[in-house]
Amino acid sequence: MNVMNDSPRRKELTRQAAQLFVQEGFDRTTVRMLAQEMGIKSGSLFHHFRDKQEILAAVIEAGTENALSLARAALDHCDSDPEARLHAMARAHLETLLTDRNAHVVALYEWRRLDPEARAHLSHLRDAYEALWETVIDEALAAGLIRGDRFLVSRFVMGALNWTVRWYDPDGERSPEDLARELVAMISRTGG
Amino acid sequence: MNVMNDSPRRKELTRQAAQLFVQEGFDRTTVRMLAQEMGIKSGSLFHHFRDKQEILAAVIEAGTENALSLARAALDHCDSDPEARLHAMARAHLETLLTDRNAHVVALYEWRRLDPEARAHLSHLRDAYEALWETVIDEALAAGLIRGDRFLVSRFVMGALNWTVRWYDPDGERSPEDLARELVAMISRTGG
DNA sequence: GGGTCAACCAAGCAAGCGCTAGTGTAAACG
DNA sequence: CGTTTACACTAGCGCTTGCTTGGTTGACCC
Repeated sequence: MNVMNDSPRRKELTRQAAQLFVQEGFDRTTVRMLAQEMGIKSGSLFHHFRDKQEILAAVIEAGTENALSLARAALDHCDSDPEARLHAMARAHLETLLTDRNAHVVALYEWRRLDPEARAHLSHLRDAYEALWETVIDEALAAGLIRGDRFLVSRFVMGALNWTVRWYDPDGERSPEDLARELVAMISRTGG
Repeated sequence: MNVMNDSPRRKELTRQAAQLFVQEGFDRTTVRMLAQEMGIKSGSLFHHFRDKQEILAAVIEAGTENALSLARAALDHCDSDPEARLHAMARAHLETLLTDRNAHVVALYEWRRLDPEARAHLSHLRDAYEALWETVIDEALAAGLIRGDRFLVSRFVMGALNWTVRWYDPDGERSPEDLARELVAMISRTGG
């Protein structure tokens, strides 16, 4: 058993694990499948991770951190117009989900598989991400761009975005930009 | 092995299986857990179902049929106003999802676990349900209640609704009616 | 050039998995 | 009455699972 550092090797293994977790789901992914994908034997896997749970936690941590930093960057690079900010958040979310998707998808869809301690340790990351959304929603509400209950609106928007994983075809005609524009148009009261 | 009829016994077992599939997920639910929940031994289970896959298929079939018939009933009992119809569909969907939730939740979240033949056999049910949604969305678009691409709008709306399973607390203050009203208000251009 | 250490491997254990085979039993049927 | 049918049981097979153990390799270090 090894120290649970963030060696580059471990980061790479985590990335590969994310891919399999998306394809097969956490439960169906065996340590032997993971090891084969990584080009090592199943026993060697436990040199890098204490157990299978820890692989999941590593994937989810990476995915949420990535989503969080991309969202922050997107907000930094757009002006203070509420509609532009809403659009930037939606686009960043979709691009995370649809291009560099793996880890973030796992974070969304395998969260339940985390054991309680890992969940407690990671929930602050998730909360930070959702807080970012609520800020942007609040601004849009204050500006009259949209209206409604801030809690419900943000949940509905996140739901619409997260569900895209189920039907969106990245090789199709529509870009993340298209989806983001359409979503913002759908819920905002401007234009016409 | 038995004929795969729709005996009342089998219907009841299917209902109990749905409960466990929601709680634990399909993969984590073992035939021994299912049997215990049903009050029989694991071997006896295979008198009613050919294999574990068939239990999943039965649950998903029941869930989708239920959702479909509830949606149809909701549409029958409201007038032809596009907003009323949209609201009725959203409410029916939420009530299916949040009260009689189990089977429908499984249909949504364990669809991937179906083997190809079961999926092919059940997809027409799912298509019928989604077609119902697209009809209502089309009417709302034609009436100018909402605007945008019919495909994207219906996917976004379904996403917002289906995601409620992740955060909604049925014992809380908000009713399915509340959520439906808020969702329709969020995407429609009337009022103000 | 002996010691250290991360990275890997071969082999396998204990537990749990889906599923089967063969049997018992009580009600329903001709 | 004897036969069939529906439903349940016991026992366990063959396999896969997550994980452990003990040992090997090769790069780096003073």
